Amino acid sequence: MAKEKPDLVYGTLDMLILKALQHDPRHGLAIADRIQQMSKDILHVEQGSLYPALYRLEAQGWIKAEWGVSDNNRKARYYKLTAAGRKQLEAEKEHWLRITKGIDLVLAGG
Amino acid sequence: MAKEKPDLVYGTLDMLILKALQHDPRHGLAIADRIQQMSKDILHVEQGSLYPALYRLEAQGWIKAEWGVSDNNRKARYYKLTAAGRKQLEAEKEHWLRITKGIDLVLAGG
DNA sequence: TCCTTTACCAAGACTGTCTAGGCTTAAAAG
DNA sequence: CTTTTAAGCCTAGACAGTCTTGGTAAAGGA
Repeated sequence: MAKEKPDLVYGTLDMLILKALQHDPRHGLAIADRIQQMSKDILHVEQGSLYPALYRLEAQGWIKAEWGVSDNNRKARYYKLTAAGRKQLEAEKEHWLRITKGIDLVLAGG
Repeated sequence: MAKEKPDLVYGTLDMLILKALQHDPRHGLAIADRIQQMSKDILHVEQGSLYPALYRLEAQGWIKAEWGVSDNNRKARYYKLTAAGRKQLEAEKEHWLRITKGIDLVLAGG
C-alpha cells in the first residue's frame, strides 16, 4: 500500500492553532478538536504534532498558558492568544495567501 | 532578525515540478525557472531542493530523464512526464485542493 | 588565458510532523 | 469497591523535504 499523504500541510499548524484560539482560550485537545471541526473533518491534528507546536508558540510569546479545569472536570492547560500572537496570525495568513496564490497560478498555468 | 518563511510550501514541490513538465520536457534549471515564472515570481525553487526532488520523482517512475543539449549549447538532463506521472499530478492536485479547502475553512471560521 | 554563466550534483543541517509509547486522574462499569 | 475506560498532558525518536553551502565541468566572451 502506498503511504497516505498527511491531513495537514507542513508549516500551517501554527497558524491553525492561533486561529483556533482567536476568540476564546482553549486547552490542547480542545484546540485539535476545534481545528478538525472547523475544517469539516478535512484536517486532523495528532497529539504528537500538537504539543510540540504549543511549546513553540508559547516560547515565541504568541500564546500564554495557564492550568485550569476542563468541562469534564479534568486538569487541563488553557492557552490564550497574546497581542503578539494576533499579529503573528495576521502575518501567517498573509504569507499563506501569497504562497497559495503562487501555487494556484502554477496549477492554473496552460 | 526574524527568519523568513520559505518561498515554498513543504510537500508541494513534486506537484509543481510535474505541472511544469505537463506539456514539454525540460531540463532541471528550466523547470525551476518555469515554476518561478508561472507563479509570477512568488515561488522560488532552490537547486538544493530541485535536484533531490527530481530524483524522487524519477525513482517513483513519474518522470523519465535523458541527456540532451540546452538552448545555450550545454549538456543538460531533460525530464519528461510519464503516464504514471500524469496520474500522480492529478492525485496531488486533488489532495492539495482538499487540504487547502480545509485550511481555508478554518481561516474563514468566525 | 581568465572570468562569468549555465548546468548538474552532494553532504549535512534544520524544521515540523508522525508514530508509539507513557503518566495521571475522573468517571463509568462491573 | 474494584476495574476499566476515557480525558488530558507529555516525550523520544524516526522521518521527510527543504535549505545552505560547497563543488565540478564546459561554453563563450573579454
